[in-house]
Amino acid sequence: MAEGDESGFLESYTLFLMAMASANVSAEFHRIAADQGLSVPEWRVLACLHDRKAASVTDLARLSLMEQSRLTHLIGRMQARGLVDRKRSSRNRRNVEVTLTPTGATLAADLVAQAKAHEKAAILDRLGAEDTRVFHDLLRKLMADPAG
Amino acid sequence: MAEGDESGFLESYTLFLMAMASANVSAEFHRIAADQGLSVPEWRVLACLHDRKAASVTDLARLSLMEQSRLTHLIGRMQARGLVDRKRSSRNRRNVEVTLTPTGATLAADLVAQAKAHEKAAILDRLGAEDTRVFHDLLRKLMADPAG
DNA sequence: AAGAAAAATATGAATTTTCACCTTTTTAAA
DNA sequence: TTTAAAAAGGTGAAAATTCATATTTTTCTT
Repeated sequence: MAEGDESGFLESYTLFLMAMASANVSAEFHRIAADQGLSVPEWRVLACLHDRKAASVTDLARLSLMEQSRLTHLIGRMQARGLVDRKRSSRNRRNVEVTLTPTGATLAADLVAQAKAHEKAAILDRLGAEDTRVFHDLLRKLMADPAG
Repeated sequence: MAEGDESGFLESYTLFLMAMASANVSAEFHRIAADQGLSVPEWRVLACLHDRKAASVTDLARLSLMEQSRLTHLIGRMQARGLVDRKRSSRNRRNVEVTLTPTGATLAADLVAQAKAHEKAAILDRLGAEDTRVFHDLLRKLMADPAG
C-alpha cells in the first residue's frame, strides 16, 4: 500500500473543516476585538446584547456558545468593568436580565460595525454573494438541532 | 420603525453561523468522546496523531487549533495518562516529536471510527452527498489563510 | 565564524473555566 | 393544595488555559 493512499482522516472530516475554518476566520476578527480590550467570550456577549437589548443568563449562554456557569462568572467580571448590568426579572423571578450599560452599548455598536466590515472583506469578497448565500443556508441547516 | 425590522446582526453574521453550526454539530460527537473519558482537546490531539503517526508540538498545536503552550500542558497530562509519548527529534533538536502509545493508538482508532459514523449521520445524511461536497469546498476556501 | 535573530518548546503565576452542588422560584401532579 | 420535579442562577474549589518570559537550538547576516 502506497504511502499517501489513506490521505488522512482529518483532511475531509467535516467537523474538523468547520472548526478550522471557523477558528481561522474568527481569529482575524478576534485580533480586532483584542485591540479594544475584549476577549472572545466578552465580544460574544456584547454582540448578543447589541441585538436583543436584554437577555436571561440562560439565553445568553446558549447564544454565546458558553456553559451557564461560565457565563455567570463572565457576566460578573463584565459587570465589574461596567459593561453590563444585571437584575432579577419581575415577571419570572428565577430569571436574571442582563443588559448593556451605556458604555457597553457604545463599545458593542462600535465592534459590530467593525465586525460587519471584516465580514465583508473576509467572507463576501472571498466567496462572492451567491456562494455566501449557499454557505449560510448550509450552516443554518446544521445549526438546527436534529433532536429538536 | 416596526419591531423586527433590523432582525438582528447575529442571525446573518457568517462568523456567528459558523461558530454556532460547528459548536452544535461537534457537541453531538463530543458526548461520544466524553463517554470514552476524553475532553475535546484530547480527542483533537488523538485524531491528529492518528493521521500522522508523529508530529511536533507546534504542528500539533496548529492542527488541533490550540495555542502552543496550552498544547504543551495538555500533552504533559496525556503523557501522564499513558496516551502519548514525547521525545526530542534527532534531526532538529529544537523539535519534540509527539507520538501515540499503543493504548493511545487503540483509543484513537476507535474514536475515529465512531467519528466517521457520526459524521455520516450528522452531515452526509442531512445534507446529501452533493451539498456536502459544496460545503467542504467553501470551508476549504475559508481555511486558506488570506495573508498566506 | 561570530553574533544577532528566529524558531521550538517549556515554565509558572495569574486568570479563566469546569464541575458538582446549593438555593430560590415556578410548574406539574397527586 | 401539598408535595414533587423542573428550571434558573449562583458558588467555590479544582482543573485547565493564558500570558509573559526563559532556554536551547538553528538559521541568517556580515
